[in-house]
Amino acid sequence: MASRPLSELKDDTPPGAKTLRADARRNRDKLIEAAAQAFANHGTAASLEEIARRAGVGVGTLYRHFPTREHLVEVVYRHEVEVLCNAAEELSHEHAPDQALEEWMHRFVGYIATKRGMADSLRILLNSNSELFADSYGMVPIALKGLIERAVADGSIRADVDSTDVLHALSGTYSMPNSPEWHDRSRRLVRLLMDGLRWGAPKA
Amino acid sequence: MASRPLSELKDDTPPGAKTLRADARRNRDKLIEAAAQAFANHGTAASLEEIARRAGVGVGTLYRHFPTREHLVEVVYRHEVEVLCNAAEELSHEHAPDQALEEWMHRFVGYIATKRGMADSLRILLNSNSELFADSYGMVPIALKGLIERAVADGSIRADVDSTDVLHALSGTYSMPNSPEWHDRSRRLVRLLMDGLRWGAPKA
DNA sequence: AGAATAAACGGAGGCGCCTCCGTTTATTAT
DNA sequence: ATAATAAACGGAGGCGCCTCCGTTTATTCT
Repeated sequence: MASRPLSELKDDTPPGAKTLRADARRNRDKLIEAAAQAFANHGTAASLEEIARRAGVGVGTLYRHFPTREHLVEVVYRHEVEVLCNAAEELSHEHAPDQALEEWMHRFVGYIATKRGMADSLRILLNSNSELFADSYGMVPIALKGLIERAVADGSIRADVDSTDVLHALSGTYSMPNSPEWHDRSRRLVRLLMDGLRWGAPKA
Repeated sequence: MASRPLSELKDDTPPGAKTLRADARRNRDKLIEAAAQAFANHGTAASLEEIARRAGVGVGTLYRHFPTREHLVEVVYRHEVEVLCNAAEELSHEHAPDQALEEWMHRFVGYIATKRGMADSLRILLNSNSELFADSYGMVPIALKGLIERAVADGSIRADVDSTDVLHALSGTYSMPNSPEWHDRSRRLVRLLMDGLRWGAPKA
């Protein structure tokens, strides 16, 4: 898991939250990680007792941090968006611009996959918390924009696309049926898109 | 409860349902009645075990008849619409046409009141079962139409209104806030409407 | 009427939800 | 370093959900 770099890069505690005691913060993080896995595997109906168990804490602790299932879902959701967006910068350091972009797109569709199980809960959440969507989805195009600009500047992809074009192309994975081949199809979609982006680039 | 006349007037078993054994039918009816009360008092989150208890049957019986909470909600809902609509004919036999109409309108707003607690569940149901709304709400205007026509023919209300007008006028009770005075307000609304209907009628 | 049988009953049991509160532990003050 | 205290922990307990299956009962057949 690449979650340590995240907590170093950015303090997850927004204004308005007093600093938690060290053990509290530790347990909170463990809960979020366990919940992310559980939601990915079993949907948002996953057992909260099981999540607490896997995180190695009592249910009381879970409920103190997250009074309702929806709270937990929301925090996990926000957290994953952040991880995804922070990964953009990391990947830029570690890979060539076009490879960073491709890898990030692969992660993006993987992220979409986990969100499909959360669809119902998210829809309910979004009704009562309209800033959630704005906050989270605002970050995604920005992260993607950085990757694309670097790859364009580098000459490894064509210059006539922007982040919106690419997001639009990737968004097809939202509505793909949840079949066994889903994962393969998504990967092919990304490669296809990437080839299209490389076509006619200065470096090619 | 005026539910005996209903089961005599109309067999509640639509085509496609084999006749139930006598005890089964009895328990089913008891469950529906208990559920109607429970939903009215505690909303559709009412305990199903409690409903079974009040009906004097085991939970197993409840679940056999109604595999999910939503099934039970739907059946209760349909049943209450039927009771309401059948009451129109009964009232016509027992009262003068305008009094029958007034009494029916009072029952209608009372019925609306119980439905407000079911709002969430009903919205979910209506998404997956579009015929429910059509079936049920189709009956209401028909029942009302009969009452109005009789009162018009009798000369006790004016002739330039139809069932749609009246339903429209009553529908304001849907969106009234759930305050303590709700009931009083609703009764006044009905009387007001009734006075309007009598104004200029031949008999006045 | 009495036996055979198919249908219905109902509650125990396993699991999850959530709360409450006695115990443990990080932090602060001396 | 130690004591005091505020914060966090965690699991037992009470309740609800739902299933499974041994027992009861209405109905059918002779």
